[in-house]
Amino acid sequence: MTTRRTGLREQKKQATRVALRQAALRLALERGPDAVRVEDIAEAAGVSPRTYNNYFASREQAIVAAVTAERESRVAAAVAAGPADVRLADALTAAVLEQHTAPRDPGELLLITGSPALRAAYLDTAAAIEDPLAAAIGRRLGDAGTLTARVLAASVAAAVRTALQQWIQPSAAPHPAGGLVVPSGSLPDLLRSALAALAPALDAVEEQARQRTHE
Amino acid sequence: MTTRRTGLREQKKQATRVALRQAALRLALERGPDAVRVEDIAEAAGVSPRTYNNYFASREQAIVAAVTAERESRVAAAVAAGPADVRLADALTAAVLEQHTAPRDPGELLLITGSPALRAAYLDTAAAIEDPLAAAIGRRLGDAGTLTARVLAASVAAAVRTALQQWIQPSAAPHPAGGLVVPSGSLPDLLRSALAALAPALDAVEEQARQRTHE
DNA sequence: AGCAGAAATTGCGTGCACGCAAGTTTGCGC
DNA sequence: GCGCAAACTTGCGTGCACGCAATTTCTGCT
Repeated sequence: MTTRRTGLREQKKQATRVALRQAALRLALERGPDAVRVEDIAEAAGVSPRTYNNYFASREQAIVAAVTAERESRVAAAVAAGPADVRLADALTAAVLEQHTAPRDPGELLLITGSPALRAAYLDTAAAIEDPLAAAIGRRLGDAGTLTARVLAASVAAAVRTALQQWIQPSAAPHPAGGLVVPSGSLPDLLRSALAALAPALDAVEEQARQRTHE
Repeated sequence: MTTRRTGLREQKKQATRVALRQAALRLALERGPDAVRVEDIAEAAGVSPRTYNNYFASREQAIVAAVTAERESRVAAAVAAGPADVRLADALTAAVLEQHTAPRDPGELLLITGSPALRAAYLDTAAAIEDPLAAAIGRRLGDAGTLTARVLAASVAAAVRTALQQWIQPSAAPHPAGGLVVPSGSLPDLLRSALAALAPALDAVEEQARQRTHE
């Protein structure tokens, strides 16, 4: 019951989506990201250019989608699946880390970091966890604080985005002042630090929910 | 020293910016938002269409900018100006509330809520506080936790965005279930609730900074 | 089976965002 | 004042996002 809706139609749709993003990534790697037109991607996937835009709202989205895959729903699923006896903050951190630790082809990363437009699109993918995550958190809070759940989900997404941004950035000036700016650090460390800043808020809301339950 | 840089040039630039956003708002109110071309706005402000896009990255930005004005820098300034003996969370909430409580022309709000594209652009303005706010928070934390400051600033922006979203939304289904969904509430209440969810995180980081200072 | 209607694809047209390479204005040291 | 360099404006060209309406492809029902 994960997919909902009837079969053959949805199947074809996913097939098209996958074909599009794979074609996009392949072409971008072959020719460089600026030498790929939407028209080319559509043709390689065997659909019309107009159809491309029914699936992806920008030229860059298909490329980064090939790299990020279904990251968003997986994070939410992991949080939802986690039992109630582990801290929400911990479950969340673990899920996020796992989804960003998958072995990556270094070529793909260079592709993305090399183009400003792709970097921006990549950062935007962090926002995709927001809705599913809000639902998962909301369920844990017992539907009493929908707004709170949304805020926390949005904050987590923002934190992830911030960490990715820090990690990706092409290190502008070598060392502006003597401020020990922590060059970039490893992605897992950055993600952990970023999410750690939100942990108190997550703990607090979880505590409130627990009190409300025990009443 | 608020403006930096030399005089006449910057002066003209701001004049152009103001002229553009005022023209945009006026035309949108007169004709409806969909009947205003970038070309029209540029002409009304006495610049070329190409110049319009040197100031605003989208057609909608100029219109919402006329409504939100310099909200972003004001919030950051208020936080920076607040003395160290008030809770960061309180200073922040007060500053945000003040900037969103300014008396608004109801016509302007209807204009924005009426168009999906304008709604989206309006929500995006919440992100503008992020950078100045990160700087202000970073200063309060003593430059030791730049990443943390960024994360919190981004989270605050996300919270504000979430509150605005909840407030703006055209109330889809009347009442999906018996869940008492809190129809929309007043904007100040929504903002307070949204920011309250982040207060524990703000308190915690502030406490850490205090300990580090007293060492 | 077959058919009514829902859903997806496609072509077309329009307005837009933005890189680039002139041209024009402003700031500043002499 | 003078001239040069930096900043801003502008026209042009290109690719793109997306509304719309016609067409094709699927699905559930009888």
